[in-house]
Amino acid sequence: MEPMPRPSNTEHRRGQIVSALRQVMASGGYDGASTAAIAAAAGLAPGLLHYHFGSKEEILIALAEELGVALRARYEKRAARAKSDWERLVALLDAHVALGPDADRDSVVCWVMLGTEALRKPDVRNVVERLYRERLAELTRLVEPLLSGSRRSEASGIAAALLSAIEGAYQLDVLGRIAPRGFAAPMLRTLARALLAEGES
Amino acid sequence: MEPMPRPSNTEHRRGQIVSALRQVMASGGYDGASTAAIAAAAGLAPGLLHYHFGSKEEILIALAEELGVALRARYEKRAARAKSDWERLVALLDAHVALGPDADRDSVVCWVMLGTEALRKPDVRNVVERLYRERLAELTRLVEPLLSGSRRSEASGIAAALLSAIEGAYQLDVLGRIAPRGFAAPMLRTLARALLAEGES
Amino acid sequence: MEPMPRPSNTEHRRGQIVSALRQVMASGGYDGASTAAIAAAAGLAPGLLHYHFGSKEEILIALAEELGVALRARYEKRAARAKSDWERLVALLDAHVALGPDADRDSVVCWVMLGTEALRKPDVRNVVERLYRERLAELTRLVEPLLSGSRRSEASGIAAALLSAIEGAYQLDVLGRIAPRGFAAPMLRTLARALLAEGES
Amino acid sequence: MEPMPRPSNTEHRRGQIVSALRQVMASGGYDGASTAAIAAAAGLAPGLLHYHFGSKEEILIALAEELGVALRARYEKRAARAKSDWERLVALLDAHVALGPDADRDSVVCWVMLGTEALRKPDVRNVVERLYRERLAELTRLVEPLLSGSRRSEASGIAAALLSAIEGAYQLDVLGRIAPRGFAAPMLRTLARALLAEGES
DNA sequence: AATGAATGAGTCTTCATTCAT
DNA sequence: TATGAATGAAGACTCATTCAT
Repeated sequence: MEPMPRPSNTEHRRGQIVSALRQVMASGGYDGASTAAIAAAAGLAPGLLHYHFGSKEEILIALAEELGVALRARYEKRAARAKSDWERLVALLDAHVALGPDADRDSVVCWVMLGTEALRKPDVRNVVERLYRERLAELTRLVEPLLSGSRRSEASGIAAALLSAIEGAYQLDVLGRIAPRGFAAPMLRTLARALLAEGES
Repeated sequence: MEPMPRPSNTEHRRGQIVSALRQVMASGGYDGASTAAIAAAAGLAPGLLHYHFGSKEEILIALAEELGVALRARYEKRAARAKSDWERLVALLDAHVALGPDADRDSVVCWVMLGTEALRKPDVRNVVERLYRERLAELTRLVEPLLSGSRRSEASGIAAALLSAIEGAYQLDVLGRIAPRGFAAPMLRTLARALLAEGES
Repeated sequence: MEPMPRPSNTEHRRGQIVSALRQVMASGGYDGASTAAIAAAAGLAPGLLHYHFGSKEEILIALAEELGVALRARYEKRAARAKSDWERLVALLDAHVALGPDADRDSVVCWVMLGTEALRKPDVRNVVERLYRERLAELTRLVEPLLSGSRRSEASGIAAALLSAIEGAYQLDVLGRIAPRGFAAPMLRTLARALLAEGES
Repeated sequence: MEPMPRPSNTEHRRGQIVSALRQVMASGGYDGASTAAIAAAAGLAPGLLHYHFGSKEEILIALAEELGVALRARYEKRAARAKSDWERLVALLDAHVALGPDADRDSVVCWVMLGTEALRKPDVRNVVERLYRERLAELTRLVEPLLSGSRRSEASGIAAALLSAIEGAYQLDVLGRIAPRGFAAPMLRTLARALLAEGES
C-alpha cells in the first residue's frame, strides 16, 4: 500500500519567507536583508531558505508577485462597494494610497525598493514591469467611461499621469517628513477630477 | 629649500570620483558600484578614494548634492528665458523631465536609486530630504502667483501633486517600456494646467 | 493477525543507488554527485540514501566493489572462449579496454575518479588497493606460463608494466582527444608481445 | 614628478599561492584544498587569494601550467647530458618518473588529481589536454630516430604506449603499496627497448 | 521502508577599508 | 598625494546528514 503522501508545507513556508523578507527589507533595505536576517525573521534555519527558494532573488520576485496580488485584493474589496464609474476609479486610487486598516507601510516601502532592484535584475524587472503595465491598463479602463466620446483617446495619457502621481506619492510617503502623512489620497482625487474636467466645456 | 607646496587637487579629484560613481551606479546600481569599480571608472587607484572621501557613503552624499546643483542650474538656464509666471513653472517642470541636450539619464537613474538608499542611511536621508523640500518649496513659490487670491492656500497641495508626478515619472521613465519616452513633459504641463484651472469658474 | 513481513528490498535499493552514483559521477565528478543528485538519478527520496547506506562514502565503496565484480565478469566471459595461455592474457587485457557491447565508459570514468578519491579516504583506499593487487596478481598468473623457465621471475615486472599501461590508457581514454578511441586494445597486445619476446633469443 | 612605480609582487604571490595549493592538494585532495586552507598554507590572509587570482579554479590552472614547466626543466637538464638518441628518450622517461633529488611526489599526486578535475572543468581540461599532447609529441619526436625507416610510422603508436605506461605508473606510484617504489623507471626502459626492438629482425 | 523537510557547518567569493611605501 | 597590496568580516549558497511522521 502506498503511504499517504504528506501534504507539502512548501507553500506555507514560502509565504513565511516572503513575509520575512518584506519585514526585513522594509526596515533594512534589500542589502540589509541578508539570508541570515530573513531566516531569523521567519524563525527558520538559514539553510531552509534555499530549500524552498532557488535563490534570494526568487524570494524577491515572489514578494513582488505578492504585492501585486494584495493590491488587487484591496482594490476589489473597495470596488465592490462602488456605485459609479467615478467611485470605481477612486477605489483603485485608494487601494494604492488610502490610509486605513488595510494600509501597509511595509509593502509600500518594499514596492519602492523593488523599483530600484528591478533596474539591474532582469527577472525582477520582468515582474515589476508587468505589474506596472497591469496598473496602467486598469487605470485606463476605469478612466475611459468617465470621458466624453471625443476625449476617449486621452484615457491612457490620463492614466499615465495618475500612475506617475501614485508612484511619486509612494516616494514622498516613504521618505516621510516631506508631505504630510495621508496627503496622497485627496491629492489623487483632485488630480483625477482636474484631468477629467479639463477641456470639458 | 622648502619644496613649493603643490596646489591641492582635491576638489578636482572629488569631482572625478563623484562622476565615476554616477556612471557606475547608473548601470550597475549602488551595489554594483564597488569602490574598486568606481576607482576603475575614474581611472584612479582604489586606495585614493578613501584619501579624498571618508567612506563610500560620503561619495554618495556628494553625488546627491551634485544632482541638486545640476538641477538648479538646468532650471535657472530655462527660467532666464521665461517671460511669465506660467513659463517659469514650465521651466522648472522641464528642468526635471524635458528631453534635450541637457537631459541626463544617468542622473535620473541615480536619483531614483538615492531615494532607496536614503531609506536606511540617515546621512543620505538628510540630504535627499532637504533636496525634496527645496523642490517642493520652489514649486510652491512658482504656483502661488498663478492662483487667484482665494486659492493661494492650495498652492502647497498643488505643488505636492506636481512633485509626486515628477518623481513618479522618473520611476516610469527609468524602468522604460511602460510609458513612452518623453511622455513626462507634456503630461506635467497638462497636470499643472488642470490643477490651476480646477475650481476657477 | 500479524502482517506478513515484507521481504527486504535493501539489496535492490543498494544496487539502484550505486548505479545512480556511477551515472551521476561519470558526468559530474564525485563533487557533482551530491546525495540529492544521486537520489534524483535513482528516482528515490533523498532521505532514503542514508537508510540504506551509512554515508556517502559507503556508496562510493560499494561502487568500487561493483566495478571489480563487473570487470571479473567481463574477463571470465572472454576467458571461457580462450584456447591458449596467450588468448587468456588477451582476454584479460580486452576485458579492461576493448570496445564492444560490454564496454562501459561510465565505469572507466568512475574508476579513474576512484583512484583520486582513494588518495584521501582510507576506507576507499583499502578497497581500491585490493582491486589493484588482484589485477596485478591475475596478470602475473597469466604471464608466467608464457615465459620460458629462465624468465619466470620477470613475470611480476611484466605484469606491472601491463597494469601501468592499462591504467594509463584509461586516463588517456577518459580525457579523450589525446589518443584515438580504441587505441588501447591493440596497443596492449603489442606491448605484451614485445615484453614477452624481449630477451628471447 | 611621477612616483616610481613599486615593482609588483603579484608574480611572487601567485607563486606562493600555487605552491600552497600543491602542498595542500597533495595531502588533502582538491576538495580538501579550501581557499582558507590554501591561504593558511601560504601564510596569507584569505582575501588575498582573490586579489591575485580570479577564482580557485584559476589557481588550479596555474598549478597545471607550473607542473608542465617543471617537467620540461627536469627533462632539459637530463637531455643536456644525453649522448645519443636513446639516452635522450631515457632522459624524458626519467624526467617523469625517476627517483632522485628532483623527484617531487607532491607534483605527481597533483598531476593525477588534475586528470580527474579536468574531466568536468573545461578550462582545466584545455590546459591538461595541451600538456598531454605536448608530452605525446615530444615522445614521438624522440622515438622516431630510433626506428628503422620502414617503421617510422609506428612512432606515434609507441609514444602513446609509453605515455600510457607513464601515466599508469603515476597512478600505481601515488597509491603506493601496489608496485614497489622506484619500479617505474626501469620498467619504462624495458618497455621502450622492447617496443623498439619488436619486429626488428 | 520511505518521505521530504530541516539543520547548520562549511564553501567560495566580494568588498569597504587600511596601510606601508 | 598616490599606489596597490593586504585585511577580515560578511555574503549567498551547498550539502551530508538527521528526524518526525
